[in-house]
Amino acid sequence: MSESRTQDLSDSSAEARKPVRSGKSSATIYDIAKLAGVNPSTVSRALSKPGRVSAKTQKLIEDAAAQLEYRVNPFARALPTGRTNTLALIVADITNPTFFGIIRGAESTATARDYTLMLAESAESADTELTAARRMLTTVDGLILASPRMDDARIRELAREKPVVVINRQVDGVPSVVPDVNKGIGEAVRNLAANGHRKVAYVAGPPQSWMTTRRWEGVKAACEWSHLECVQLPSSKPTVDGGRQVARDVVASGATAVMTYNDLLAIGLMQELQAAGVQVPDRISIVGFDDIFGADFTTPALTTIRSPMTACGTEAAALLLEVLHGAEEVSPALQVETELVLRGSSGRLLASGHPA
Amino acid sequence: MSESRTQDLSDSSAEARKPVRSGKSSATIYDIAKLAGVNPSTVSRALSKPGRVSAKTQKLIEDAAAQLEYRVNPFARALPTGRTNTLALIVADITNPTFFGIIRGAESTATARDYTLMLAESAESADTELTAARRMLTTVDGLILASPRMDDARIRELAREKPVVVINRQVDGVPSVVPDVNKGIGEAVRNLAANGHRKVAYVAGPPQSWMTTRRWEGVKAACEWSHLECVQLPSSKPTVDGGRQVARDVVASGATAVMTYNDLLAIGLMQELQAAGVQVPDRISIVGFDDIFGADFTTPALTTIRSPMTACGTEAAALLLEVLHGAEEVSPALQVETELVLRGSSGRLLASGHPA
DNA sequence: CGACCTTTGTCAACCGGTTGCCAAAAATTG
DNA sequence: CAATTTTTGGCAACCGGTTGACAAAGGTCG
Repeated sequence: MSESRTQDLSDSSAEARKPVRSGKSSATIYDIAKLAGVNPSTVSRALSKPGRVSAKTQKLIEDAAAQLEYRVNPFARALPTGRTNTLALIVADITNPTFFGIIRGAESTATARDYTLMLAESAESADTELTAARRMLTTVDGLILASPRMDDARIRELAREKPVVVINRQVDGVPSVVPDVNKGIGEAVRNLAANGHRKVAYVAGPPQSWMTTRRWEGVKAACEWSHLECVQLPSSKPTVDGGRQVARDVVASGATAVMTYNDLLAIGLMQELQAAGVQVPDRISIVGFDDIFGADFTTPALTTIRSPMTACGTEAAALLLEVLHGAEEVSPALQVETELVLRGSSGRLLASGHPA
Repeated sequence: MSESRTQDLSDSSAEARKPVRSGKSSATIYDIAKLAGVNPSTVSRALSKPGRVSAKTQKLIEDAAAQLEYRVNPFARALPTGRTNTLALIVADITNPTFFGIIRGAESTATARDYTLMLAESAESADTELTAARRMLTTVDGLILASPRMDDARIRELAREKPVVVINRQVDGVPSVVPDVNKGIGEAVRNLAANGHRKVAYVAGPPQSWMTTRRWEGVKAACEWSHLECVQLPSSKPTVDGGRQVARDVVASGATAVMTYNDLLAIGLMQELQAAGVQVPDRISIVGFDDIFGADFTTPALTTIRSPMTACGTEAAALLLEVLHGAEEVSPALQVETELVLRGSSGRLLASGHPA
């Protein structure tokens, strides 16, 4: 039942191709060494360092490894080297569709590069986030933080221990991937202006969100450019429910077009307006942010400024891998483009909106 | 901010609270041993095996550990023991909202029990799924497969190496968590019957899906019980688009109520019917499955049979942990209840539906 | 007070790779 | 063909915990 030196047995019978070992524990480089008749360290070199071993020895070892169905023990490798071929991704809320794309993008890039992704969520809590980050940091090669809730100082602290990339945020000295909101916002505001709107309301996200500020500033700038009036309205929480609650304020503001911090707010707002008999888009146009899953389920379908979340995930993982593979200088803040996705919730103003 | 013996030190100077070590690498049990004046193996016992060490030594060691901000090196621990405190979860499609709940449930249970969750997706491919499973299996203590696409034999093969739990599937000899569809289906069909419907169409999912068969059988049985006619219609794919495509067949079938394999199909179907001028629910009632995120964004909101996906994830993780912690006998197939969520897409039949 | 049983702590081997150092072997060169 | 350089492979230490075997110390009892 034991390994070694089956090589020169002609593999006549069917079980000759079965791995020689029978126990459930997997083969080690020592088994390979015995089978191939070389030293374990030679096996180690053949399998990790390329070109450090003669071609025929290499072949001998690879064949033996294949025969034994050898798979490297990640822990044994990680112990001396510290390398784990694992990345961590922490998101604020697993059920928030904004993050789905990020998760998928990061996962696919990681897998493609033979890394494994570990996922954790912070449940929107800065403390939980930090705890999770600390815990995972001991196990992974690098960390991706998507829309982190903790403060800059802590992020930098983590970044001193292992490479960190942040998404939807900028932190000095930490590489990041952020959507460049201006293009999408510009398109949206120009479209609103062209459709006769003169006043735009921006429904803000959580005050501590870095992104809501960027978006508001983008909206403000684009409105100035197009000579539109604009006003910011706070929201209780960035969810469908929060969107419902802000509907009264929106109507009271006299704006005929609304842009919201995210699509969830937009959807809730639309539901509430429709329930109150306010036609969308005839009386009020609505533009969301992100183009989340389900944004086109509504009637009318939601016009929104799409952030390429999958690309964010992909780029963040790629950036992290670059750093891990020794790139000294990486672009500190990678921008990805946003674009307007025009659907039914925005359009020409019919009933003249602000006669007062 | 820091733990350990800062209590009786007046925390005068700022660096008094800093850990004693200066380098970036973290403390080991040897550092603790030196600081506490005991042998490293004593430290190991104090920190893992309870009651194996005298109370005062225990305290000494714990204080030293806290002072050094010691955190165990998972690799060093995993190497001799094989335990990693890590679970793997493989889902068919990260962007399919059906899995969000599962992911969140599993993640929260794992974290609560001090395990970490590793996530991978199979992109709906049985091969990718198997590859991912094999790769992760070397690294984790156990594996959760959500709606696996590979065949029973391979699942059993994996289960021989490490504990496995499947969700939305039953495999002989492998513990599983499956929604019991009958309750929800029964509620739905009774409701349809009470609203005057006489013929129900079931839009099926992918033929290889274990679940679509269960649901069809449930629908068939419930319809028989309520003396309703029922018919099964195939779909091209279980997505919004697939739902649109099946709309013609639905109308042609003469059914006045439709139940679909999942909510995506239901949403697509509703969009297409409305586009064709067929009133929902006045002419055709629609009932989906799962109650995914966004099911209530549509107009009318979608009536659906909710599967408690979060509970599935929670239960699966808990089951797996039970097995890992030595429970010999675990219930082979855990059932979770489903329930009807009544919204606007189903209701009383107005125009008499099948006069032909 | 000595025999015997616990409790507590120490020693050393081990998990499975990696890697610096060195010697043997092979290839190159004069 | 010997001398020198370059390859190649072997030895052994190391990563940081865990654990069985055992000794020392402490406690109980006749």
